[in-house]
Amino acid sequence: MAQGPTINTIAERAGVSIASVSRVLNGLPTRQETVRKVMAAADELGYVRNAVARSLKSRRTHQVAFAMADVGNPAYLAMLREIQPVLKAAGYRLVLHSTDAVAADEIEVLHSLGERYVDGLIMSPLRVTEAHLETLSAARAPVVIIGSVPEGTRVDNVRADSRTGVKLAIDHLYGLGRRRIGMINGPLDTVPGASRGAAYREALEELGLPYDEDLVQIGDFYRAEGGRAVAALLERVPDVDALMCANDLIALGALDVLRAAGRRVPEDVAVVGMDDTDLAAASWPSLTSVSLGSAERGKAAAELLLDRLQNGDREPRLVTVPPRLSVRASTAGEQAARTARNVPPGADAGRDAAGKGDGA
Amino acid sequence: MAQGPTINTIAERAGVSIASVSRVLNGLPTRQETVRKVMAAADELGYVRNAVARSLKSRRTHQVAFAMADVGNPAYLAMLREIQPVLKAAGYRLVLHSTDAVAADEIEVLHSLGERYVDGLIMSPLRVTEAHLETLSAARAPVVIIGSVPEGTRVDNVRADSRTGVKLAIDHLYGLGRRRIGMINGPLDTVPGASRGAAYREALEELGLPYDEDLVQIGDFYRAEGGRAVAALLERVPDVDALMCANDLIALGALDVLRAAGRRVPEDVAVVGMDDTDLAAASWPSLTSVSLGSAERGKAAAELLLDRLQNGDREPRLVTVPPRLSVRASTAGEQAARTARNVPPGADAGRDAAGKGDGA
DNA sequence: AAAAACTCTGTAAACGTTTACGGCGTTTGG
DNA sequence: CCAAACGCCGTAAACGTTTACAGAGTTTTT
Repeated sequence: MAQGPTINTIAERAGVSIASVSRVLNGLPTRQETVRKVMAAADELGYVRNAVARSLKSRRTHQVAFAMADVGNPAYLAMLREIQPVLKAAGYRLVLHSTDAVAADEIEVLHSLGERYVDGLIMSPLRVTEAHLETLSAARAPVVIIGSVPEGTRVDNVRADSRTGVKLAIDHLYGLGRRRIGMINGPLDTVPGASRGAAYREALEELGLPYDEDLVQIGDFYRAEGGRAVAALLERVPDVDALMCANDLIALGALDVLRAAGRRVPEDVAVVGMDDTDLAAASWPSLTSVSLGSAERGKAAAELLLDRLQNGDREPRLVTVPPRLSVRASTAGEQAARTARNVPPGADAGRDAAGKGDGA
Repeated sequence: MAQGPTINTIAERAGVSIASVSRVLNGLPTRQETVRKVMAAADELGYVRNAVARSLKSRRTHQVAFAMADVGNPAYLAMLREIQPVLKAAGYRLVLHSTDAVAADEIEVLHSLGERYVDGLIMSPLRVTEAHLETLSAARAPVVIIGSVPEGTRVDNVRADSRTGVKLAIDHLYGLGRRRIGMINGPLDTVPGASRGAAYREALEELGLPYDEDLVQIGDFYRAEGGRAVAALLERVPDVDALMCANDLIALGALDVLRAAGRRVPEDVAVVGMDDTDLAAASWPSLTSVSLGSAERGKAAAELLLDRLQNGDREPRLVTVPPRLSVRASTAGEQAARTARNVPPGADAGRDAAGKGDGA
């Protein structure tokens, strides 16, 4: 592979020094004649700046890393989708790390900041351990954490508010007249499982509804098990009239099982999901879902990082993104949902260019 | 920010030369005593290799770029999901480019290979223009193209086979006794639109069915417009008994409209989508869909690139990924679909850790 | 015992930029 | 007409590595 031209090649051909070439290429004040010669030579040679050499000297890579648990996870994708354009607009490239939700991998990513291949990092750790905090405090580049971090940790931080999110949903159901509101949750030893469970209890209490253990069923965060959990709950509490599901997949499982059991949604049982993924709009009936603002969190994180990159020593900031309730047919009925959103029938689609890019 | 330690710092502390330090760090043969001293110094200082300086010297960045049209597109995501682990296992980082399906951006990415910030590129262009080919032939790093490329282009290439994919679907519908099979397509001036339209026609001909223009309706690739197209088709050809949709979103729109029109799916009208996205499994009835193997294409592309990086001058290769039909309820009925997949009710969920990573 | 071979290490150059510094030639001011 | 000021430009050092080469010291061979 032919060695590409360098500023040396250009300098030779233009009959000037490499310093002049560099100055011209960087737009520093230079005599017109010199500019012309250098530009001509550069054009003829098809010169492109070597980013690596540039980074070595300038100590800036113009790259930022984003470490997510799982590339397939819609919540992280929503973040990615917002992070990408923000960084791109600011002239940064995006390096993607998938940590498979393994703490050791996350710590390895933090540690690898020492290699200085990126200027900063946005990370959304599954859960923050002592080891995370230690490595974090020694990190050799600015980091923004998406997710909760112990009080007093000196790091830029973006959080969701799932507590308020759950409350929004419960209040919504209450407002629709539901009084026997069940909860289908994931394992309580996960961060979201624990906080969503607690939030459910609190929301009921604030409304003056009794907390009834029979109304809570634990499974995992997937569709099949979610369905089974709902089946178990229906058996135990036949008069349940609403289901708060800890994520959208569980809610889809709920729809499966309710349909099989001959219960109408939302007339007999209203269903609410969480995360407001694409799936919520695709299902039938479409799913009311609590959005925890993944997209907004991604955007906020990117902006925090950019700000920090320009202004290294300001105080760490905390941004909390408010949740939002996307009301759809599974609680409000098709008619009501449509009115709320003010869209014509069938216009619920998100964007999708699927199939555009395939090789036919 | 404190300047991190370099091999110079280590050399000083260990009382050896930087060459020795480098040798030790790279595992080149060295006296035990020296190894010990260097390792000790490196540990004490918390030394981490500077990837940029390393790249400059070695002319290898251990980074690979993936350029996709749109981060939000499930088809590209499926690719990304497979590409990531393959590269990671081989010790490469992934740089993500989103080109917004703008040809100029794609060309810019190709051009920027000259900056040498990556060792290679996987690109899935919306459509390959003359300008693409020109820039491609002058690219300063190996490229793998996902998608079709003119005969004779010297580049590693991975393709889907949407022709066979459409045929699979049409044959399936024919096998179910359907004879009035409509097609809802996107614009014919897009690559997938054109090829899927042609494939539909051919598949009918091979089965001895007449090609009836009335059975074809063009819209775009989104849900709302897809629904409208279906409505128009129903009006014109009330006795249509199956719909071949050019992607899953169109198919979702079809389900919306058929439901509103009181037609049962699949009893009255069978529906097939394309791309086999997550949405297909989430909808109700779940959607039979043609998978064009996005995941497999991504994997193949990553492997081709890695191979090329190790073996620069072999002949370009072409890999064609066969399509697959995922039969679900929208053609076969719930019962049949379940039998075909041999899964219990409600176990249709894909993976999803949504909600795991959020800050609660 | 001298030469040859071998092992280990240090010096220095190179990768492709950016940039501080000083020199030279021209303009300006007194 | 000389000095000061200024505008351009070239030389060289630096960023943090890797690595060719040669020198020093040790071991083997003849």
